[in-house]
Amino acid sequence: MVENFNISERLAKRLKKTRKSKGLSLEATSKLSGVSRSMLSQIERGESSPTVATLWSLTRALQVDFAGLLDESDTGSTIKEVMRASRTPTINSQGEGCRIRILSPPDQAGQLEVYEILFTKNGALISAPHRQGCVEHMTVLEGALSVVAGDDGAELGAGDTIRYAADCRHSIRANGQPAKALLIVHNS
Amino acid sequence: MVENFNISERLAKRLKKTRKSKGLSLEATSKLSGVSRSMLSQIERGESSPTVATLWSLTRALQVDFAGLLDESDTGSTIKEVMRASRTPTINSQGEGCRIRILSPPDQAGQLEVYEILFTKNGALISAPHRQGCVEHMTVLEGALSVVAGDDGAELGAGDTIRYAADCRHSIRANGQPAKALLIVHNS
DNA sequence: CCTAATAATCCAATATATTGGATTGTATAT
DNA sequence: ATATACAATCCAATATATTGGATTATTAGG
Repeated sequence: MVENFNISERLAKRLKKTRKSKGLSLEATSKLSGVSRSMLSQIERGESSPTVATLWSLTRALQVDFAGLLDESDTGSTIKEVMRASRTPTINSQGEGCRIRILSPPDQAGQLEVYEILFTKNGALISAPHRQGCVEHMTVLEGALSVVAGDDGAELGAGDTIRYAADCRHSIRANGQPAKALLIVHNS
Repeated sequence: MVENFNISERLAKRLKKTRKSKGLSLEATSKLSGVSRSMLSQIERGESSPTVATLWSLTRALQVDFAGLLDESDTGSTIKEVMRASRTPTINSQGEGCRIRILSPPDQAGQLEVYEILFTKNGALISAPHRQGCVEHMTVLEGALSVVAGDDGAELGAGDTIRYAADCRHSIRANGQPAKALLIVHNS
């Protein structure tokens, strides 16, 4: 078990690694971000726990985002998980007239979930709001679908992709013909 | 440091909203997180830019992650983007014997990218390391594939899903028969 | 109206994050 | 070895994040 250093330790290593990988000096990074070299040095040595403001500046300068910088992605084996087809769970009609195949490993629930959804002629999938900041990506594989999220709506055909906030009521509906879609839920 | 205003403001609203949505008082949140009520109050009013350490405690207590708290998902229209099938770009053979259809909107590049990959009989997709923390999800739609990431490797059949770190050299290879796969890249 | 009780903000004391300049370290070239 | 140039760390001064306790709302009973 690679143990949980405190958050500052992890951040330190991540920052140093990404800065070096871009071939930047502390000075250069300082000019890019507006954070002093001294501060950068301290942060990279785990002697200071930066403010969100300064961290924000750094993420902008180094072109990384908070998730990547702070998530606890272990350094263990690079392959995190394999889920076999035989164990792929299937949910029948959570709305009406649709079947859902869960393609993502269970330990990713809430982070990044991948579903294949099969709609019957007039099937629909109606969902309550998810967590604040939750976003759904959907690509239509076959047929045609209409999406409603909050007050917005859109009509999609085969091959179309839509991205919408899912922290409000949203629904996906097949119009007149069976349809198949791929749904990716981020931060549910 | 012009952007501090924004980030603190956003954070403030997000925090208050999620705390309220859980029906917690400042006192309760304080006990859960170990951060003083005063601090919480200041943060929620945008008068203080918390330290990563304290922010970390808060995310643990409120069960949200940094991405959700700080990402700039504006409250504008809920539907962020629609990409039509006719505009779906296709890349031919980045490795050898594979075609890639980009299913995600371009403004999401680097955040969440979705690809459909078509392999010929012995086609392969070989990729250089992506950003630190980058993770790829892949589901095999048809055929069989072998994946190598860093020092690990795995064999996958139709319907199987794998998740692996992509901040090191990685490759996907069809063995003996044409294959189709869905690839999701997180934080490239 | 008065209390009691809980929630949020204000305030002074303290800890720590952040800065600019000085110092040390590490190369490369003369 | 000396000099030059740049990169990283150390150090004192300052700004600001964080805390505990006092103060003000706000609500609910009597």
